[in-house]
Amino acid sequence: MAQTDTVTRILDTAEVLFAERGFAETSLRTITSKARVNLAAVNYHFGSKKSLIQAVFARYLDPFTVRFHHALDELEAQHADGVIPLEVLLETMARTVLDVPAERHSLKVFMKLLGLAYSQAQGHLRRYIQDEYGSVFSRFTDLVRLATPDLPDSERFWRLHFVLGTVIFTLSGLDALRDIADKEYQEHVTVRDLIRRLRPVVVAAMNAPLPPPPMPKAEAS
Amino acid sequence: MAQTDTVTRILDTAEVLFAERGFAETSLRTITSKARVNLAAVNYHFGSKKSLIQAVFARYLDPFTVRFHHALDELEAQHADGVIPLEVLLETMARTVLDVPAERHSLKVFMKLLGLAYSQAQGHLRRYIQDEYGSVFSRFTDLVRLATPDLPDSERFWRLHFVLGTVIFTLSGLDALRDIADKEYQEHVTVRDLIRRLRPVVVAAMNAPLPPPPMPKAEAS
DNA sequence: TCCGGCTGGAAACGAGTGTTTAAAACATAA
DNA sequence: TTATGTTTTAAACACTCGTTTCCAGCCGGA
Repeated sequence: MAQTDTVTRILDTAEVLFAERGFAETSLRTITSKARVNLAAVNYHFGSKKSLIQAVFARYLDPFTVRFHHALDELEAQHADGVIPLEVLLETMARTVLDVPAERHSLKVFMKLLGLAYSQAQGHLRRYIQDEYGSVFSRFTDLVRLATPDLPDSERFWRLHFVLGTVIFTLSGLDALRDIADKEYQEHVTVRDLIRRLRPVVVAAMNAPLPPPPMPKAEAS
Repeated sequence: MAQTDTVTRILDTAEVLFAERGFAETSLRTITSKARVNLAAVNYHFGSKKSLIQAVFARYLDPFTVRFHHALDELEAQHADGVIPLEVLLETMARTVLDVPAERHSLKVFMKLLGLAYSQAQGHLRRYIQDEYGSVFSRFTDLVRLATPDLPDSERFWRLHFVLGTVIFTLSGLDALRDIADKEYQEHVTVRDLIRRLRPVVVAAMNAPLPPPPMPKAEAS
């Protein structure tokens, strides 16, 4: 117990600081001093700062993938025809995302980390996440294809990234937006609140009418 | 001409590097060596790295605000009742955003910078943009309020940022997504193409049904 | 000719970075 | 106990960072 105590304290401190300031802006000295462990402990237990960053993500994403696979298993069992309604798929994903940090303590940190994974230009992180957790995501998109048979493949591809952009952009810039919303509308917004607002918007976006076919040939640009 | 040449070369180089790697990850030495100017030139001409970052933004945002104000002036003149349809407002903003980098080099850079301004927001940048360009944005949101009288103020605020996230996320990550789409669906997508696909999605998102009222929460978060 | 004024350039400064080292402290098993 | 492997510690290493200094060059006006 005492041996893993240092590791846990480093991870707990690092994830908060990373979420607040980003990766490059958070030094190992800041982490270790705030966690009250020795500076060398990070390199001893994790090997490098990069590995620490990946470990922070793994602590959230590993339980997430397990839970999400289980949830999708149940859904597929319930829908013998293999077609799961889009709303159910989105709802399941949102619920799984919300459940994971429930056993840990901060949902906000998890959300900010997801945003950082895209916005911060850490090439190694994107590769790591893609390699380690890409399979869950493609299983999800396969189910979305079954749920939206009328959508051309390319249109569904783009719309999924549209809504992905909405979610990630909103959550990664959450603090800034929340500050404005707080003093502008006098209502403090939680992450759960945001997801409640996001759901109808996302569903409407996915079910939007198809765009008009591309103009045959206007002026070149 | 020779006197401003150094300044221009620094700005041209800095905006590309910032867009590619972010602010903290781009050192002044990388910028000055790639721009083939002396290291001290940045501090001589701009004062500090912070001021350089702000100057990079100003070079895009200054022309943008001028054009956008003019465009809104024309719209208000055309619609004497003061109510401009939502689609027209969105279309106008999109056209203005697309026009500005046309006279400069890169739409991609402009989009990535906008994304960075939110996600990687150093405090000083957010404050600078808010102070310097907040008035145009609030003029726009005022017009959107007139166009969507049924939407509660806070709901409209969040939905505007939802669609802002969609646009910025999609356009700033355009090349990566385009590469996937190209070889997955064998159709090369242009920016015009993307805007065509974005329009119905954005309109549907803004007009989505209202979310259910928040559940009274027993647990705090 | 000399002159202040800008601009350009090499070098250095001081602070901060991730990482490594080597010794000390600890725990556990023989 | 001694021996063994693991963990912690303080110190140093080898950078890179933004910024500053100081001096050489250039300029048009006296």
